[in-house]
Amino acid sequence: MIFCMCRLKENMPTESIDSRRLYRQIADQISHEIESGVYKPGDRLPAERTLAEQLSVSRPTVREALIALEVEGRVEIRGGAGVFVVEPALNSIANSSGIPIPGPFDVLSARDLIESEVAALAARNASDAQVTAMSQALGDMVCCLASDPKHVEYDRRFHFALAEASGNSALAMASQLMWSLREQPLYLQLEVHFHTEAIWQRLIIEHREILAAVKSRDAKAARAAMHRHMKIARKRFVSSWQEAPAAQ
Amino acid sequence: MIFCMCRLKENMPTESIDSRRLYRQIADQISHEIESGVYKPGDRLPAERTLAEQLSVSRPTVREALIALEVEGRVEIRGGAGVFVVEPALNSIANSSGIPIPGPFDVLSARDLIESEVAALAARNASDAQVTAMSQALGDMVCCLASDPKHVEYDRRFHFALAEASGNSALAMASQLMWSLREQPLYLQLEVHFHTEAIWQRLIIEHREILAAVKSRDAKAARAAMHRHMKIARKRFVSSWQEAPAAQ
DNA sequence: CCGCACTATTGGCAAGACCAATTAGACTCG
DNA sequence: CGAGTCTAATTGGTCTTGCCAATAGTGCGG
Repeated sequence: MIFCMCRLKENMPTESIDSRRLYRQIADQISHEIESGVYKPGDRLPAERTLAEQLSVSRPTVREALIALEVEGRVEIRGGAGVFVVEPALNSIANSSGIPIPGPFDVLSARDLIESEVAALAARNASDAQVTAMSQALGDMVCCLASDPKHVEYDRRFHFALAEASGNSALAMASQLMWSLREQPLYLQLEVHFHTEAIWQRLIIEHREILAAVKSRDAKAARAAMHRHMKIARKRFVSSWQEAPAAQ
Repeated sequence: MIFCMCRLKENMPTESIDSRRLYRQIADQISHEIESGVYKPGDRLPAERTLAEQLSVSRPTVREALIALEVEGRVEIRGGAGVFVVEPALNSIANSSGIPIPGPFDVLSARDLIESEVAALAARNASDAQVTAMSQALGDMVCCLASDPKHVEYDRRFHFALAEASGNSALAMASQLMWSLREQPLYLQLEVHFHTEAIWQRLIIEHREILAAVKSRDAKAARAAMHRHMKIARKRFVSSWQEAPAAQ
């Protein structure tokens, strides 16, 4: 048997258990140093060769990390000149116009308003194909365990199918915007508490009610079902909020 | 053999002026091939070494391109296994999600729903400063002639001030999203017909009614005023639509 | 038929080299 | 002395080679 496995690891006695690829670790580290103020907006980062030496990695790895940061819009690479931290103002594309990031309850209120109307419209306008799409999304949810990290994706897919079925793409966009806000840190923290099998099953039931109302073309029932869905979601958040208040 | 391969540039007399870095070109090319269906979701891309040969670039460059695509969420790199095209449903962030651009009537319906609620909330929650901001925006509208190209900006500012005053930043974002849809070509074409002094004065009156309702903390009246505002806007669109039907 | 070891494939990372673009400093000329 | 220019150091851009590590497919033996 070939027996030369851990050559490199010897250099990193304790921490080498990080399974992420090296370029990701480097990118995250640099990213963190930017946020910590080590490198300020407009600053030039050390040269690639220097960084490679400082971080004890090869230059290609540093380059990969910098390219990742460039794609993420955190740095700007100017050939021959250097790597520069981008201005934060230019960074936050979405957040322009100074609207603060909404908290979970604001999002839920907005979703209550928007998605209820979406559900009602879907009951009126959904094509057979769109109903099928919703059924399929729901089916995926049923087959999926709460522990499956994809469950949130299935949930999202159901609501997107509903939004599309509403026939109003402006509302569909708004609905999608609400879901994108779910990526926010605070939201994600609270959401951890949702990952129980019981709650997941309850969610499926709620979705089933919505789908049933749409299928039977009952706009009022669809709206009501979505209202219930949101109301229950709010309750879940409240209890999560109380259970895990110290969670940062 | 290993011979002097260099000078790729000389082989490309005319088009080598692509100033983008190589990794970007490669990434875009692969990305394009994914969209063209050459590689379907779930497919495994050719090995890095193979791609490098096919595209006549070095393996590090291919790696950089793939990492860029990975950061963009278009492919998934599984060490030792290969590079796989990510399921389109799972990457829906960058994708714009395939929702079609909403037409003016969809936008108006959505605004009717969202902004009416925003107005009601603003009537309940607006701070004095926020009411002042709205008054100021309205004042600018009054001073502004219909011919002034800025009038749309003033209009927008009023609605933004209202959205902020609602206290629900999620709804404010949704409201903002609706306004951003106004930049769409079809919308802009029809809007030309709004640029008459009479209509502009009417708009100011409608806004004044909304502001008055918010000032008097009358949520119901605010909602109703906004509903009227939207209803009239819809009417204007209908007549514009009929007057200028051939306008694409 | 199943499970285990082997091996080929593929990505991960390192080191070194050279090219090209940029930049800053020295140098020359007015 | 100042402004423009030219040069050389710096820095990113790309290529090559080489080896390690993880995965998955294959075939052997139970």
